[in-house]
Amino acid sequence: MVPYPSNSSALEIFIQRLSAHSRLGSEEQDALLRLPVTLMRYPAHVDIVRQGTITDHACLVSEGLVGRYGQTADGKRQFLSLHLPGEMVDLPSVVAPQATSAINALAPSTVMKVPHAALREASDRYPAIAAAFWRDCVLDAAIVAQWLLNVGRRDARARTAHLVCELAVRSRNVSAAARDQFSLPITQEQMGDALGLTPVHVNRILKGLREEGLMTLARGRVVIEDWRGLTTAAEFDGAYLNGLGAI
Amino acid sequence: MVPYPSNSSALEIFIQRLSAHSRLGSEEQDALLRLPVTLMRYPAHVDIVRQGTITDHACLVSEGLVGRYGQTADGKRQFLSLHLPGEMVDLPSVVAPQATSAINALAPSTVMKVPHAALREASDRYPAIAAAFWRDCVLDAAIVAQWLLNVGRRDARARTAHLVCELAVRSRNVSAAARDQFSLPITQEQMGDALGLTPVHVNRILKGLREEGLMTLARGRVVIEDWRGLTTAAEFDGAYLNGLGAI
DNA sequence: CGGTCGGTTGAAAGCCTTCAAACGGTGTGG
DNA sequence: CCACACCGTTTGAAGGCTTTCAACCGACCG
Repeated sequence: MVPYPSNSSALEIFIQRLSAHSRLGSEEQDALLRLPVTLMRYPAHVDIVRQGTITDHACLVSEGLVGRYGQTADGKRQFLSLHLPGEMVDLPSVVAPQATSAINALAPSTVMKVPHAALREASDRYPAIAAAFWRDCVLDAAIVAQWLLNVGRRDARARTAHLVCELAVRSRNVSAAARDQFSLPITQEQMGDALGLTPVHVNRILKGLREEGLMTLARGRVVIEDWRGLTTAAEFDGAYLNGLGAI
Repeated sequence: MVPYPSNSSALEIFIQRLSAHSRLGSEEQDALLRLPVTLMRYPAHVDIVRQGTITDHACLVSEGLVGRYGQTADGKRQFLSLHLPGEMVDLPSVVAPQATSAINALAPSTVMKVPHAALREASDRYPAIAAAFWRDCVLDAAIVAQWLLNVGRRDARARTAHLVCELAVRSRNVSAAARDQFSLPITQEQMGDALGLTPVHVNRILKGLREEGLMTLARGRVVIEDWRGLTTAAEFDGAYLNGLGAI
């Protein structure tokens, strides 16, 4: 068995993530822990939310890998974000229920559905929670902005390395796992959809990174052999993942 | 003189933009109108905020054109957003004062600086304002996400057309100007930095669009000759600009 | 009037895509 | 238990979109 976090801990990880940028008292934390949730299971490649749908709940990843994506008219797909267990996929939906992008399970995943009503209640009652939610949306947006820089201005090798570095750091934020090895149940095609590349080219790039002794991605697991080298190849600076300058 | 909105109206446009997705009572609107602001002028190509800086104010564009951007290690630049007069460039900074991206004046611009303290005060006092700010950040993020799809999955022609369509719609939201003609004081190099293209290629694409009779960009002004054709070339669907499904 | 900036155009090179085919692992049905 | 199908990975070859390099032009400004 892969050491997924247990179901109940997804909320705890979420709270811990919020605490990384916002001060939450024990009262607020309790309120969040008492959030009513419904567990749902999804097979790989299945949409959890379709674009344009109006939802009444947000999705917290508990196991697996979940992403938001947009699509062009001719069906080409672009992932806009990826979410590891413990991360909220669509907190923005609390304040904008009409989905501007679709949500998809990249691997078999279990998702905790949290009603918007409960989230609004919590944020109405506790201003600190409202601020933390707002801030979390801002952090999310900062990551998307980095992806835009990545896709717009880095070549395929740096781009791929950058994504792996980001997910390595986020994975460590989320679980106590070592940064040089973490679960990433993603196919090369999905990776291409996250990087704006074809699956064929992703394959060649990964081969290159492997042969350079930088990293390996196999059977849903990333092994980083040379963190220093990988961050250099990626021009990676993780400041955007933490440094919001907030309390 | 180009018919820029007068200085005092930038705040009004901002309020009107907020009202498009959030219900604000007259009391809230008054509070926003009373926000203390400082007017600043910037020449073209000058940075208003540098990356990593911690700021104590947000920037509301009054005249000109302002954008956020990120940079790779070797100096390649990627605009992450563009902001027309009446739009707030960095509302997220209220809640995350450390700038994860730089802010630049693409053309000679005047900017209203609004202290974070005043914005926080207003949003603390009026929950409707807090919700509107949050929602505005979410809308902003939805636009960045569309750019990511655009840069990641559309070819240069569609990509360029898409940007112009988006700005045309946003320009109309912001002023009463007709959609088929609006001010866009941007160079082809800056456009390349927004689209993940070289200035040379932007030039060729614009030439193509001009020869197809779709649009013209000259001397800081876009003239759309065939809106239908342009949206088709761009696969443009403006739903993401408005449809948040919020009140 | 020279200098700078932005726009325009041509030619060659390069990164990535497209098209095709083969391989390995896994699950299912005979 | 094996055959087969399916999915994801891997590799080769050709083509194309975009970049790079270079040069020239026009407008604006000091």
